[in-house]
Amino acid sequence: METRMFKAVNARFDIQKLERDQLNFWREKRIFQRTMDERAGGPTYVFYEGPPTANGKPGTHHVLARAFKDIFPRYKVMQGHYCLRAGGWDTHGLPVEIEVEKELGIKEKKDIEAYGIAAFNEKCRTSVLRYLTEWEKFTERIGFWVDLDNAYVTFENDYIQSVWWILKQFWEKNLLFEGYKVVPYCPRCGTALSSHEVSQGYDEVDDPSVYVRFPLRDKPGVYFLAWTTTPWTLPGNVALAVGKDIDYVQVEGPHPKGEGTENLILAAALLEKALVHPEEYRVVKRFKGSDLLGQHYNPLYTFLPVEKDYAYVVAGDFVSTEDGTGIVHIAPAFGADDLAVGEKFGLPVLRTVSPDGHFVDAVTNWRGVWFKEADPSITRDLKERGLMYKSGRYTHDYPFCWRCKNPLMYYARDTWFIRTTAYRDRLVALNQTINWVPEHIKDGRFGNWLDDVKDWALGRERYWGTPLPVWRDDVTGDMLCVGSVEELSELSGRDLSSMDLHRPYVDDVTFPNPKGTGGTMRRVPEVIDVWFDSGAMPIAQWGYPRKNGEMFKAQYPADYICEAVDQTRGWFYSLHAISTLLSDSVSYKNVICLGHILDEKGEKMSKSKGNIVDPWDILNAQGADAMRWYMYTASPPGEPRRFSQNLVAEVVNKFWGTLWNTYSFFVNYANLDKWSPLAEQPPVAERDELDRWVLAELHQLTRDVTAAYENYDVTGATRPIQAFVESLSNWYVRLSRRRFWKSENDSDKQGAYATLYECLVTLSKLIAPAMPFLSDALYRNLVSEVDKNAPDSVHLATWPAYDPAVIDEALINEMRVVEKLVSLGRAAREAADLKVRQPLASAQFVTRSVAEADAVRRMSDIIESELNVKSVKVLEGAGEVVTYVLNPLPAVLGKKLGKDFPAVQKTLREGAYADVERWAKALLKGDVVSVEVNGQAFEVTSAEVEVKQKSSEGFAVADDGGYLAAVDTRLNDDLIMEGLAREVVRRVQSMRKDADFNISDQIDLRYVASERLGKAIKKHSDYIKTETLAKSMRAGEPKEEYHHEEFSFDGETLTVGVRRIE
RNA sequence: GGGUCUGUAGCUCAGUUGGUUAGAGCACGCCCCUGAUAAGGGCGAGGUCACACGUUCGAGCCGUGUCAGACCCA
Repeated sequence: METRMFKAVNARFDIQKLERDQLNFWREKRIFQRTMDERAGGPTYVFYEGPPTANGKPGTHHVLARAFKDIFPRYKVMQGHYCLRAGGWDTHGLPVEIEVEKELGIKEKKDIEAYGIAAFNEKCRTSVLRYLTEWEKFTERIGFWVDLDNAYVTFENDYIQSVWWILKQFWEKNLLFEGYKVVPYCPRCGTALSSHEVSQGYDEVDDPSVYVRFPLRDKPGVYFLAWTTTPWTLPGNVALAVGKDIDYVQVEGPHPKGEGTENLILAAALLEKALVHPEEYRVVKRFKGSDLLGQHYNPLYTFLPVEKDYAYVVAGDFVSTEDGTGIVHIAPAFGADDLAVGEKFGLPVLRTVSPDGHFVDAVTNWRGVWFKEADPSITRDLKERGLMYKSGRYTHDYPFCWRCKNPLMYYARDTWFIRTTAYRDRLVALNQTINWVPEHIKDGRFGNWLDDVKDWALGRERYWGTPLPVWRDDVTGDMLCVGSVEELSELSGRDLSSMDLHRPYVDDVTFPNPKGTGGTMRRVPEVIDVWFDSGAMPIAQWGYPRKNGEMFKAQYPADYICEAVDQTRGWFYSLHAISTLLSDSVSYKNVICLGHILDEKGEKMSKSKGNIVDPWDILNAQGADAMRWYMYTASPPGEPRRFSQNLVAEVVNKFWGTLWNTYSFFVNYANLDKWSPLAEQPPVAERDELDRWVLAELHQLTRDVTAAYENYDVTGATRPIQAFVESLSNWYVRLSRRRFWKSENDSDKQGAYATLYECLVTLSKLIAPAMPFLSDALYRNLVSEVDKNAPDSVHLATWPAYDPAVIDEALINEMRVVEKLVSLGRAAREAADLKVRQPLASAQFVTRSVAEADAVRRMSDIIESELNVKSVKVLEGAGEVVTYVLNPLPAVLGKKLGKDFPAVQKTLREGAYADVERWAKALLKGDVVSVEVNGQAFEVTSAEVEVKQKSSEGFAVADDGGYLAAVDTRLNDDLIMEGLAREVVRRVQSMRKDADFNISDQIDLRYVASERLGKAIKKHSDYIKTETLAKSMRAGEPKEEYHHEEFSFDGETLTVGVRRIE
């Protein structure tokens, strides 16, 4: 029976099977659970999961986010940290309500009330977890380790009570207040939006652009000209605002009806822009804005009764001459500036549009019309009445409801706020202590946001959300805030511990004012902004302070969070704001802010464009590891990234497959040789130079990757691994193949096995956080399988340490030179049309330094075998060299000489050849030379000038960047014979392969060859037999049972038959 | 209109404190190699480093402005 250390590995890989097996293994062995259990005593690493809403299917952008979320906890666990990864679900809010509305086929709030709040909210509760199973499957499949069994759910009573508790803290600090403000308001949803919600929904829109005449009351034929993009607000107009210090003019021009003239008043600076034919107008008066104040005009519309004085000119410091006319129409119900001005001057607030977005009945012309749809009709009406000066279209960004996509109104409402502005300085200061990736977010997008922070509009006049726990006396207006169910039970005198803390049930809890005076306390109708739920998650996920006091303290603040850039003003902000206001602490110390995923053409993925990439298509083909790896390596995390299945397929070819092949190569040969990692291995210092080189690279890689992880630099932690695997496979393994293949079991072979083994095991650990599947498959077979004391999984293993003593940088650089020279040598062969199978007598090289020359001599065996040449020489003696070329190095000499450099450079490069040769020889000896340019002498050392040498005639040459390779193109009989022998070997090898022989099978070989080829075979018979594992090799027709084939090449013919020896 | 970021080969991306003739991978064409190979090697084609001006002996890199794109704000 064959004994072997490692499970056999097929060079053909099956990614799907591998990943399925891993998932089963993790499940059966409870590996995820054990990453926590086995690190219980370690330092705590805290990760917060930004909860998704499970009422839609997960998409590609969720792979991106979850891949980035997963990588650091895995890394930290390997570093010995204890890391809980509590999952969570965000379950409240408008998006959920809108889904349910669609399902029920209803559109407006009154429909919901008719349907019944209790039933509606019950629908929401079930709808929000509709895709839970889908999410769980998805999360597991991509290898994101997060505890979904104990996930927090924001609609649960424990969670809501924690949120109440936080709000009560704010209440007590007087941070919660009710205000009458113009707020961004969605009339379809019937609720105000917070500024960070508004910022989700800007979109470019083509709006009307109208210039309207406002006739002066006392001066017929004279008009104020005002501009607006929202004609629907005109019926609510109560004033016009001007800038006090802005220059205005009254111009006279042709009357629109063609007879006589009319006069228009507008800002002087905007004459050209605003007037239709500016040349037809002449200025008849000039005044400052302050001169216009108080002048009355005739209101455009008088649908609503007004008792106060209105329709006159007021001053506003927000008026500019950027666009429009310098005269701003004021409708206090529909603008923040407008309301401020209105309050200042005691102007009426004309609510021409009701909260549901339709014109009120009193506006008879447009009663019941949706506000936005009234624009054309109002425009037409003004035209007919001769009040429209001109109208057109204007393209600008306008906010839309981030969920229902309807245009927002700015609308004056009573609503609840959190006084975040009171903590602006702390918000800003604490932000400075957060490590943002990419860094510019800190002082850029996020920092700017905090500098300009607004009070947080908290109230939502909706149904499915955390109820705002404020009760108000229906007589006196007294208010109190409730922080828990116990408190509410006590106040109401009822045991409410089993009550659902949603509407309508909480609304039904009323009680007499505990002060003993006044009337009944009733809850205010609002629920709260769902972003507050998510920002409360560090506290509420534990049900703190009613529960889990220790847990909360240990898990706060987070070491790491990660979401897409759209959360800057969403979750990143809500976490930061709540944490700052509540405990003057950051909520997270490190944060990665991801860019968006784009399609192959660089366009945003969206359902309407139909360019969505379904993550399952990729997971079912290239697998989770390749998809993850692409996300990590493709571009820096903050950048938007283009994505397509082809790009992931490339990862399989370039990286996954290469690593797998190296691994399968190792396992196959190690098993043949019965090599064991448990035996004593030759010391590194005594191993082959190639081994020492690749280990130097490996330890350097370990150092760099570790440093990158510590800096939250994901590309830095992954891209270098890809480069290393390429070198390992295409340089180390290729050059070392013979060492594994040879029959002697000497210390050189042991060293090779030990080296490649260390590389693979270390790699399995270095890629473990990024590619959890492949890494574990490698580790389990290479380590767990063999060493019963080793961890069961790479994810329970410890992160590799590196040994600085092994990182021989000189050797690393020298090997780079050798690779370069080999590449040039191949180019030289190519130029002379000499295929690599044909041995050549010699290759000669020019290097850039003495140390490099030494390295070439030392590693000549590598070069000889790679280039198939008999000897390697470094050119330096004068006899071998025909010409010299000097190449001054700007980085060195340029810095030294400054502005004299170009002249000296020219002299060295293009001076008289006799001089150049003299200088070159001196420099090669290490002497300093003096160069005279324009009567001035400059000293130049060998470090500052590169000496290039051109080799002798008769050689094929290739050079680049100061390096040169020349191969001897002269062939003799011996070389030709040997070349033919190699041709034979190659053909026999491919026949073995075609015949499906095993690598170690021995064969009988029969052949018939043309004369010269026959001689070559005889001469090199030992070589051929060794290479092809031929026990016997005889001339003669192969018999029937032989696999046989006929060839002709290089003017020779050959028939070969091979037979396996059983 | 303002802010942040980005602009390098057909595509995805590197490009150090400013320093030689700007690189890699993919894709493409030709050729080669191959008993680890879903690989590898060589050659070729492909660049106005978005554009302009400036600083400098020298700019893909620094400065100013412009253009384009993404995201955000108003």
